[in-house]
Amino acid sequence: MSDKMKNTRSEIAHAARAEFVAHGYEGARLQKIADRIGVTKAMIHYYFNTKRELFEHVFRQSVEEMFSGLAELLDKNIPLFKKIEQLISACHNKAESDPGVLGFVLTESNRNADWLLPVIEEEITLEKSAFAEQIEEASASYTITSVDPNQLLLNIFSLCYYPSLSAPVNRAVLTDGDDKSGRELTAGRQGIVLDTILNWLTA
Amino acid sequence: MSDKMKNTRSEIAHAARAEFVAHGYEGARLQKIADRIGVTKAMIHYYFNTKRELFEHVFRQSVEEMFSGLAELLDKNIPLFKKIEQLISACHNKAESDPGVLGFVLTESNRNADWLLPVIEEEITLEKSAFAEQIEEASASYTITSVDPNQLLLNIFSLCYYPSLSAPVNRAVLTDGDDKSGRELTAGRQGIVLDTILNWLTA
DNA sequence: GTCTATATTGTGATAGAC
DNA sequence: GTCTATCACAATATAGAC
Repeated sequence: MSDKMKNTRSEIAHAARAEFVAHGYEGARLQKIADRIGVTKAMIHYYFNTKRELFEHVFRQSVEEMFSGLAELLDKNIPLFKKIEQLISACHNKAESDPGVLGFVLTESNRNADWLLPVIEEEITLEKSAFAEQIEEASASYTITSVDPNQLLLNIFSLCYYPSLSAPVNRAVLTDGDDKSGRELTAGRQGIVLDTILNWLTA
Repeated sequence: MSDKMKNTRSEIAHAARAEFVAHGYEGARLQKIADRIGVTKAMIHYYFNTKRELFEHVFRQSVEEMFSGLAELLDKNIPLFKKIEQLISACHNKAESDPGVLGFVLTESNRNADWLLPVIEEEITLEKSAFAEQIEEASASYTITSVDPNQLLLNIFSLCYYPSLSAPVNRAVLTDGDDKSGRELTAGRQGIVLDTILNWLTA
């Protein structure tokens, strides 16, 4: 693959990601993707044959990015509480650094489950045995209460990701559109999530 | 408005809701909405002029439904912990009884904030002063730790709603597509959420 | 590799008969 | 109120020149 080709190809992928995240699979327009980088629609078909193939490429990228680092973190050889803290920090970073991608992956997974869930399973393998073992040990020594590792992860994901998914609605519903209290809501958030999780575990 | 008219109109609205929830505003097709109830596209334009107007009608309905009862619950004259328990129960009911609507409202709010956030503000008013007062009192008497009412609500919404939003992804990522452990994940969920919230408050 | 031109199908919306 | 027929335009995709 030549440099020129690799460049245009990845430029298209990059522009496509923005368009798909903003409008979803059905709402995205190939013309707009082409416009974003100043090429013609024909180029998209040259590099990615169909809209469907282009989308799958973008979706794979997004899923990979959304979970990248988490598998390694779960396997890391550090104390349980430190691991949980880093997990929460990592999730917040993902939600903040690329807002929209999370909602994109979830929405498209719901709307095209038959097509995309197999893609997710291909792309993601969360090895949880080390994490589960740590929980088991901490529970056996009465350092924490006994919990299902999956429920713990689900609690962490929920507390970290939902506020980002619902940010605009929160501003309207919780803070009555007031920007100041809206920022306050996200400012102290990470510490609150950590508190919530740790207090639950050490009840 | 005649009975016949009211019937067809609400039939269209009902079919439109299913189509919009499944495909979003841009992905929804008026032809498919008409097909669902055996009328022609022309009928849709007769009752709801444009696709945009039809969508706004459906979106209003969905927002109303998503938050209906919550405002009253927050104002109810019952003990704080009982209120929290009922809040959690109500949110789980909403997520389970109409899966998809929650994600629909959030996704569309993100993608068309300028248009839809004002609609949400028109439709929803969460009077939180009674709830905030209860928290203040419980905190003053050292029954719970001091928390921001908005953060408490956000924690509850997160823990109740995110698992529903991410259900398909969870099956793929957390339970490796295993249906049995997938059901286990949702089975004990409501109790875990209550535990998480109460242990956080009484740390 | 990149473009222009075009084929084909689908989309929201309107006009007008009944 | 409900339908058929149709318009104007937009969408994905392809063919072929350079």
